[in-house]
Amino acid sequence: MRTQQIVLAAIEQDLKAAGLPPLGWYDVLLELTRAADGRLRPYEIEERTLLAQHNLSRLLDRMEKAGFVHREIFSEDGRGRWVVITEAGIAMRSHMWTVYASALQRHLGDKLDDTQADQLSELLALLSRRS
Amino acid sequence: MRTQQIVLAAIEQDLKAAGLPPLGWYDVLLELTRAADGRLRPYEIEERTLLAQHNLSRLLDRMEKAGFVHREIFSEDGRGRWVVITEAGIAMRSHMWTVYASALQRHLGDKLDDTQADQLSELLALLSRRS
DNA sequence: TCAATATAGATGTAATTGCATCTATGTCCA
DNA sequence: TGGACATAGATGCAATTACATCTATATTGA
Repeated sequence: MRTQQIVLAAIEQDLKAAGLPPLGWYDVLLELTRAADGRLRPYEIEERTLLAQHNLSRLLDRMEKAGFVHREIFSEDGRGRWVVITEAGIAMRSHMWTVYASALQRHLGDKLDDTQADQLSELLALLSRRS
Repeated sequence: MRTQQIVLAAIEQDLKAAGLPPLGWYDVLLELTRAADGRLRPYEIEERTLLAQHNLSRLLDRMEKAGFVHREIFSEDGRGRWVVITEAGIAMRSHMWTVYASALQRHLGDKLDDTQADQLSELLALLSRRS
């Protein structure tokens, strides 16, 4: 818990210092760029990012207001929405990645070699497996 | 980040299900019980828990209102305060520990053997070392 | 000594998160 | 069919957190 707090805070700090939005925005933008047509249903983003439904709904409000995504109706289910990444959103993800990648290098990559990183990854996978 | 989120959420959930306060309260109570005379200066708690100063100040407000700590003046430095744990605070920490310990067992202990736990601990120590 | 600066802690205000609930659809089965 | 229940997403409101700043006291150096 402590290590995560330290590392995450350091990474967020680097993003903030570069005048960029927090990591949650990156996570959403990344999932959208990965998706076919750059669009996902809110619940799909929710599953992939572990964001709570109401938090995602409001994060999407902010991101929409900032022009990085927009919502469209989903005609196959009247309850659904599409969340579509915009050109500005694509550009922002790419810009964030330059900063994020160097933060990852500094705060993770420089501290573990490849073997250690693999070990850590495997141990954490054991922990996240649902019991 | 993902694993931490999953495990922490599971532990917090167990505490909440038992009608207990969140982990941050435990951290503060634990530091106070460890300290001589059950008292620390706010900045000492801050260092030990990584809580931001303004967040700790307000957390202490809540804990004081709940009767688990109280603040006293620190006569050697007019700017300072003592934070002192109460009997109710001691009892609450102990009560939380019973739930917390079993949550740790369920969400961590059952998933790693001792060797793996040591490995994880060492890897995380590498990450939290300041570069 | 005193002005400049630093430190401890509190607090006003805004942003975010959590919780409960709401609306609108959709699905299922008697 | 239609009533019961489920699901997708939004939202009102309360609690928490973040940010900036404030007050009070200490320290330091000219």
